[in-house]
Amino acid sequence: MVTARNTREDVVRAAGRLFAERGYHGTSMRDLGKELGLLGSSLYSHVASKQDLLVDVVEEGARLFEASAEQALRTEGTASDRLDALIAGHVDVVVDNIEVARTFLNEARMLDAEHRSRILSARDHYEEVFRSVVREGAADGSFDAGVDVKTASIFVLSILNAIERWYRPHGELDRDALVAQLSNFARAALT
Amino acid sequence: MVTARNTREDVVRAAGRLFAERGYHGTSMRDLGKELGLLGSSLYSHVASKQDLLVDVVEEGARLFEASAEQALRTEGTASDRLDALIAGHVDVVVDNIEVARTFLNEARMLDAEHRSRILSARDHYEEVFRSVVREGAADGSFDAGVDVKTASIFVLSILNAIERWYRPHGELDRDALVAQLSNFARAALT
DNA sequence: CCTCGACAAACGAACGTTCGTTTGCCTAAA
DNA sequence: TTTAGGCAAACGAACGTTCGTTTGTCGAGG
Repeated sequence: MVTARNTREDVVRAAGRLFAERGYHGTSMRDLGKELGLLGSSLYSHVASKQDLLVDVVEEGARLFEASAEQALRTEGTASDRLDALIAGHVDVVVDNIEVARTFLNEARMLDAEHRSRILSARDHYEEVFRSVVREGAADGSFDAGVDVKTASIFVLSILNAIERWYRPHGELDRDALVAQLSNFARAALT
Repeated sequence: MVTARNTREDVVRAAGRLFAERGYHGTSMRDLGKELGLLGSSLYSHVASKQDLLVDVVEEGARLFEASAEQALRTEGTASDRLDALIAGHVDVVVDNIEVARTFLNEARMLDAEHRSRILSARDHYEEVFRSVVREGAADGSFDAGVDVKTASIFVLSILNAIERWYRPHGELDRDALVAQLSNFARAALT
């Protein structure tokens, strides 16, 4: 028996995939239904609205990044070690949840005002973690003391956030090699 | 003269602004008309289709970046000087045409297949210019000889392409300071 | 062992709205 | 007198969503 009924989780996962590929406004409920072998209307057995799907996907992304940062901050050692942990954690989130990450990074601005501002402050907090580690490293000698904390943090985060634009699961650069390259690049630029 | 009639150029400029802000699929012809004080239907006096507007904006972006790269390549001196010229040119394109640049970077994938592939190869060519300069610098001693050309180029371009996401015209970091920071960051990371 | 009620999942038709676009007309300027 | 720019009305298609109904599954009671 191949009954294969869909759960809400299946719907959210497929939504993440299509939102990442075509954008929120470029994806219709009928598109999403087709992806699951359903009619568009059938999705409302699982979800109250299209916007709800975007909220679910984007908030999952926010949770993943937040959890990653929290864990990286618990790394013992120098500020440079903690930056490496932040980088590795970020790469893992993107590589293991690429559709969620893409939707989080590119489609969060399509959220309605309240959800969007919640997400924006979550992102602010995530970026502040990077700034604090760079600042710490500039103070304790891990990095160059004259580094512009704000700008350097933006640059590092820019590289990390761009990974979703070019990374391919079975490409020539795997997770470990990517983390190593990023770590080297960041350390070289900051010292 | 109170005659405030709109030209095709006005329409394309407004389209770039709205596409950058809300995305192509998030912008309706009626939205765009309102932006210009017109009905949506009136736009068809200037343009054959909504897709045409996206084509116009994105191809203008492609032309700007391509022209910038071409000029930077004519810079005399070391590979490091040429990379600085590439960086400065890229910043100028983004800072002086931020809506066009945002639409080029984020909405090109909404183009129909033929236009999209044309734009993708233009972007490929632009990125190849960066790779060639990094490669040249690795060979002639401007940069570390062991640098991974592909990956390092991606990293530099990632930072440049992310500028549209955070740069604000009258922020605390002006064009010159930004170019200087980028140049320092890239040189430090590559040597 | 059968059957019944409950329930979640999905269907299919329809709702009102918005979409991109077309058409015909009008007006102000050249 | 021509014509480009804009209006007003309308088109068919697609949109997100609602609704009543059907289907399949499963545990409890007879």
